[in-house]
Amino acid sequence: MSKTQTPQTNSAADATRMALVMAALQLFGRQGFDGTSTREIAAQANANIGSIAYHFGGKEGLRLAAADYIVETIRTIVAQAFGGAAQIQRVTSEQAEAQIDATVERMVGFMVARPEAGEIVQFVLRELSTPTDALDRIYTGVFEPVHRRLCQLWAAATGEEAESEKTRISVFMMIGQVVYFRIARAAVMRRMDWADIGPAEAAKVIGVAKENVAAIIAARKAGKK
Amino acid sequence: MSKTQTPQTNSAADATRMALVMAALQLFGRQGFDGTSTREIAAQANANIGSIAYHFGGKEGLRLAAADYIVETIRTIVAQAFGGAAQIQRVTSEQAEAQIDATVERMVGFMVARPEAGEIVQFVLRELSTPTDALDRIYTGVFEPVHRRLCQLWAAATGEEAESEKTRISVFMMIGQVVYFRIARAAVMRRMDWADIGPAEAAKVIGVAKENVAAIIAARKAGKK
DNA sequence: GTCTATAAACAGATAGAC
DNA sequence: GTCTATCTGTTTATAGAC
Repeated sequence: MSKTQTPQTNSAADATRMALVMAALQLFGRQGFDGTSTREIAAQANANIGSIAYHFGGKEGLRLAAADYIVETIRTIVAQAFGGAAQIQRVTSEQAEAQIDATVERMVGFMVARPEAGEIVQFVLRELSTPTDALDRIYTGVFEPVHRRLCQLWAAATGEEAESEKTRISVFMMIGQVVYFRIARAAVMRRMDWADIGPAEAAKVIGVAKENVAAIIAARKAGKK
Repeated sequence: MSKTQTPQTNSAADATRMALVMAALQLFGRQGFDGTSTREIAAQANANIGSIAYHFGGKEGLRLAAADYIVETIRTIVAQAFGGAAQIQRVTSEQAEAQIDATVERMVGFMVARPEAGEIVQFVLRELSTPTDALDRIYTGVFEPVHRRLCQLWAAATGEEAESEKTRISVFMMIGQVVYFRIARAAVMRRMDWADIGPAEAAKVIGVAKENVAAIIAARKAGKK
C-alpha cells in the first residue's frame, strides 16, 4: 500500500472525510441527491460547508465518494459470502444450489440486519433510476461480479449455460423477487400488516424465496433431460 | 356523473390542467420531485408558472394530481385485463394459472409498450422510496386491489389460502421478479447487452417468468398432496 | 383564466481569515 | 485543515395587471 490510498493515515482529516461520506450516503439515500443540501450534509457530519469543496471538490465529488464506499462495503460482505473462492470451482448441483440458497439468505439478511443497508439500497435505487458516474462504479464493482458469480452457480445447479441469455435473465429474476421486498417496502409492510421488516419477517421471506428457487431449479433440471 | 368530477367540460382550462399533469408526471418520474422545478413543468406544458398555483394550489398539489392520473390509468388497464369480472368466481386451477400468466404478460407488456409506463413506474418507485400522500392514493387505488386479486388467482391455482401470509409473499415475489427488470433497467441492459428493453427483450423476459411461475405453482400443488 | 413581476428563501461554490 | 462571509444564481409562492 503506497500513497495512492491512505486509509488511516491522518486521523483528523480522514475522520472529517469519513463523516461527510457517511452523512452523504444517508441523506442522499433518504432524500435523494437533489433533495439534500450541502449544508444539511455538513451539519450532520459536524463539519462545515467549506470542507465538502475542500475534500471532494464539490457535491458531485461526494456522490462518487459515497459510491466508492458502497462498493467497498458490499465487496467485503460478498467476499466472505463466497468464501474468497476463485471464479470457477467444481461443485455438484446440490452444492451449487446450497450456495445459491446461502446467497439469497445473505441478501435478505443484509437488507434487513445492516443498519446502513437501507440507505445503501436507496442510494443505489436512485442511481439506477437516473444513472450518473456513481452508478458506473457500483455496476462495475458490485453488480457485474456478483451477477456473474451467481450465473456460474446457477449453471452448476441446473446444467444450463452460465452466460446464456436465459441464465442471466433467471438470475436477475431471482435477485428481483428478493430485493423487491426492500424496494416496495412501504407497500409490502402495509399489505402484509407488518410494522417493520425485521429478522422475523425476513425469515419468512427467505423461506418462500428458497422454496421458489428450489422449484425453479428442479424444473430446469427436469427439462434438461 | 354529477358535478363532482368534470372530465371534459371546460376544454381551455382542462387542457391546461391535463398538460400540466402530464408534464409533471414525466418530469417527476425522470428527475424526481425535488429535481424538477415548477418553471420546467410549466415550460413543457406550454403554460405559465402561475397556472400551477392557480389550478393545483402549488407544486405539492400537482404531485397528488399526477398520482390520481396514475391510478386512473392503471385502473383502466387492469379492468380490461381482468375482464371486469367480479371479485370471486369459480375457476379451475388451470384457468387460474392461465390468468396469472396473462397478468405477467400484461405487466411486462405495459412496462415496455406504453409510452407513459416509464415515467409512471419511476414516479411510483420514487414514492415508494420516500412515501408521501401521493403514495397513499396509489396504494389504495392500485397496489392493494391488484395484489388482492392476484392472491385469489394464486390460491385458485395452487390450492393455498388466498389471504395467507405465504400467498401474499409469493405474489409479491412474482411481481418483484418481473418489475425488477424495469427498476434495475440500467444494470439489466448493461449485463444483458441490450440496447433497449423493447418488445423482443420483453418476450424473452415473459418466457422465463412464465416458466418460473409454472414451476413454482407445480411445486406448491405437489406439496399440497 | 392567464400571464408577468417580484418577493423571500435557499442553493452550491468560493475567497480569505485563522 | 478548518471555518466564516459572501457571491451568484435559482427556487417556490404570490400579488396584481390584463
